[in-house]
Amino acid sequence: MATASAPRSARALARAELTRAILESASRQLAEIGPAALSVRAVARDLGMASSAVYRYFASRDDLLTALLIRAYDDVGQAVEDGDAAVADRADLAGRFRAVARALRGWAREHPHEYALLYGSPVPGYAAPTDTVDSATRVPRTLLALVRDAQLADVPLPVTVVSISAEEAAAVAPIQAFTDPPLDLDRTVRALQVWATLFGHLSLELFGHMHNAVLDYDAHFAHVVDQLATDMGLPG
Amino acid sequence: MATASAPRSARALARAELTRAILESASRQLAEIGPAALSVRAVARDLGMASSAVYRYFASRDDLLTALLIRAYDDVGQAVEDGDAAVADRADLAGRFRAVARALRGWAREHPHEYALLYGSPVPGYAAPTDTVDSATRVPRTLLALVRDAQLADVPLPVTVVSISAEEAAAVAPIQAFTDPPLDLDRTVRALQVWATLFGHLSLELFGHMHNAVLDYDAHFAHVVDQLATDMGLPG
DNA sequence: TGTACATCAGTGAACGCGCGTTCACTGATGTAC
DNA sequence: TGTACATCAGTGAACGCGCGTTCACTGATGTAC
Repeated sequence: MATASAPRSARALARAELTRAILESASRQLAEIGPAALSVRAVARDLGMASSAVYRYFASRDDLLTALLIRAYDDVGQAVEDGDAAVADRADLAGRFRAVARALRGWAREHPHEYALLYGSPVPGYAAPTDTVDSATRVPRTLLALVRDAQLADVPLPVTVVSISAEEAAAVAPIQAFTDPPLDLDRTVRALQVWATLFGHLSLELFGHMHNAVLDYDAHFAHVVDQLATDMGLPG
Repeated sequence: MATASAPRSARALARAELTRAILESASRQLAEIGPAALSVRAVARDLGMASSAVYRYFASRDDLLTALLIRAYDDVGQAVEDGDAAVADRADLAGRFRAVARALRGWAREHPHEYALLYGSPVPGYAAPTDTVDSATRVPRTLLALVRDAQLADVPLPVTVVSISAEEAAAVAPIQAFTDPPLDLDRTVRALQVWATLFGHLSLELFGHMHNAVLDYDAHFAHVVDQLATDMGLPG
């Protein structure tokens, strides 16, 4: 019984396997030398094949980069989703937030070049096509789902929340509509700020800007995460 | 009357002028095509000279990059310091913070490639030497000076500040010692978080991660800055 | 003030490198009868 | 089940490109007497 996802011929099997092997090698190279230095020829060398053969599998270097991009987004997305799902007590929102943040940072530190590819400077001359968005939004979606759960549990936001202008309300409308049911304005805006803080911390840490300034990144990140949970009013 | 900084001979004048012209051209290329694509040959072409001539002024491509890095750090540092200084009422701490944040974002949006060079992915194979730190710390120093002024004015932090562990206290000790007088622990930690939020916002915005999610970056940034000022307890 | 030598800027050719991509080809696998 | 043709994977040579850096050189500027 053959399905679309289970190719039966030897040729199709070989193709699937080599596609996987190329991505695997490219991923390894990415992790070792970074996205800018990643080259079709190096991948081919690594696999012991002619560089021209790679073009049977990926039409261009950009196509290969796109596949890697999606792979990396899915990888970090999965890590973050798993981190959230591992918290048994779903009502422990602060615990879930901590797990999500820890998973994100754990992944980033294990895959610094992938992190740089996704969240660092854009690769020159490369524009990510729209088929990356599903994978790219997994992390923010996990965060937003958590905030939605806080809303459903009627967790109050701290009193230090500043009032929101009409312009700001209009600006974040797409994010509000991202969850079901839609998010409160206050929570939406706070979630965006938290999102910026998390990635800001990671970028500053991984790109070397905390060097000689913060001595213990683990301790500092843990503290920031606690503070963020408090800023969102999460109980736990 | 000749001084060290005012060379008198025609040769020395020409050298100073060409050094400046090379940096100028390199800076233009950086702004147009980004740091990865910046090349000694392109700079030489732009100035109509042989590529080998550039080596009379900069020993290598890395040396040129370092000079550009320092230039860019000084540029953004100056912009931020000027933003702060332009606020006449020095006791208007929220106003000063808003001015600093606005200056930072204004510079970043005007110089996206420079921003990417400084705060995006590290350039592969390049390690910034230690003579960049003076310039690199101008922005954080401006922020810390502001927080120190808040401390001197006895501005209270909001009650939502979470308690700080011994590990975290030890981790941020170098930052505390950065100002005179040294910063309170609470304020130091909050300042670091604010720092991460600002750069997180800028990186997410400039690197395209807010696309189709936040519709009005100006409005959203203005709100985040207001919220950060509140989180730091700044009056205004 | 004038001359002889030293210093230095700038040239142009060259080295060696790695890259993305194309193309005509060989040989193996798949398919229709 | 066997044969004839079509499809496709993989090869290796080649194209054209731009890069960083070196080197022997020419000619102009600076300096000591």
